[in-house]
Amino acid sequence: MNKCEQCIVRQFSSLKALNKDELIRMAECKTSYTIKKGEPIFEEGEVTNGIYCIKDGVCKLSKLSDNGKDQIVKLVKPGELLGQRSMISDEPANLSAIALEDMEVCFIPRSEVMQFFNENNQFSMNVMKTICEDLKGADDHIVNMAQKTVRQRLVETLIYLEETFGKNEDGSLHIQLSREELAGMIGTATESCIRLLSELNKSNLIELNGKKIFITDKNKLKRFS
Amino acid sequence: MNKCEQCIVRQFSSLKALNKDELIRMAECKTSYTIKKGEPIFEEGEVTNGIYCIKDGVCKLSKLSDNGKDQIVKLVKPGELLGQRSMISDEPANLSAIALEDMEVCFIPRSEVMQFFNENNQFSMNVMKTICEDLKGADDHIVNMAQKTVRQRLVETLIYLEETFGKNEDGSLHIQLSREELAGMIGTATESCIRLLSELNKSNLIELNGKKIFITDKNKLKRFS
DNA sequence: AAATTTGTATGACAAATATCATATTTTGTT
DNA sequence: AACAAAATATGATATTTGTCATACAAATTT
Repeated sequence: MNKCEQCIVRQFSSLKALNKDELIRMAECKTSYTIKKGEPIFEEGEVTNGIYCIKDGVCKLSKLSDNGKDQIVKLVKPGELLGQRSMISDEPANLSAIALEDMEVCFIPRSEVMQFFNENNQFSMNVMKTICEDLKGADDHIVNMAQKTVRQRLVETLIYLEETFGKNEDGSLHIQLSREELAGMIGTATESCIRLLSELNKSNLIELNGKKIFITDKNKLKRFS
Repeated sequence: MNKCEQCIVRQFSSLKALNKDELIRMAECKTSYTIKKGEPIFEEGEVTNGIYCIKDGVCKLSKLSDNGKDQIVKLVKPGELLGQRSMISDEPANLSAIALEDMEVCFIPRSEVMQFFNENNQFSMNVMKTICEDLKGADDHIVNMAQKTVRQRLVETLIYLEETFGKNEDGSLHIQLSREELAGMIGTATESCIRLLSELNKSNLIELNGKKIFITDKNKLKRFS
């Protein structure tokens, strides 16, 4: 069993507030999982009964809409926690969490987290601030979805992907989404997404090579939207 | 100075967890305001330094988008608190709060609320659960904005308005929004909103009489979307 | 009461986006 | 390597939505 004390990603989450004793307790009750690309960590409506700490890999939080399409609400990266809202609301998950890459995650049971939550004020404050950030982000997201064109949303999403998840050595976006997933982030039809990518490609703002996307001219791209 | 103890709307908010002593302390430091229809309680970017308890009247939470249009993110009714997220994040307001009717609100300074927050566990838990509800609502809102048509959003908004804020004696929606505001809720151009309302009117699903909107056949309206 | 401003309504048109069809490419499987 | 399945790409077209112009109505001011 790995020690939570020595886990680097913990430092980036609310868990950084836990003391040595608490970390040892956590290490004893946690379960580590490996999740393959495409597999769910949990799904919409599922009772999670605990939180997940993302050690490695990125996942999407999405929700199935009435029209049968999956809308991606947020991407989550290593160091973040999943399931905090459900834990506090004591409700099933509102969103599905699906791995976009092979992942390593640790599950910490609700009972244990709630104990930290009640006895460690800094920890609960951290959790709360994270949820508040999420709420602010979601409100801004609503405004963008409601007021921006598909092209603007696509351009901004591409820039977000580069700035948040970085580039490979060859300069391509590190996070590889299928066209369908990218469409699911910006809230449009897959064909529209493909078409706009082609257009940006032809305008020499991005370059497409198979699944790889290169942002050729970020400044021009920003201005374009 | 009115006593918070005797205030009914307090019972509907997180403040219901406060004990008698705390309520007396709150009554001493609160400030009561009257806000006229159309006036702001606070605006985007403003440092609020406390929370507002809505005693009477409804307000909109909105954000100005880059395209110059105001997107309404949420409506807030009596019994709810405003500014909780800003208080916890210790950040300026992310949204503007503008009165849709004449309002009565009480302002409670940040210092006081944070004291309740730290010493009264039930209160802080209530605040957190409210923020979690808001986050869930916002996530769902994102999916609707991204995946539903303007017509669907309009229909669902009309039904939401009736079910949340009720009807007048004559059967019209109690909350009166201008066409521009309604367009700002569903995220569309004012003209498009007006046109779709006319269409619903011609299809005998709703009835328009000046600013008044009557939902004639709610079930058919639901199915229509 | 007349005049001005503001909000609502509608037509005409343009632009954006979705849908359906089909081709091409990539990926995975046998 | 050959095949099947899935993903990507593109054309044609329909539909939705936005924009601009203008008319009309209601509220407000003078």
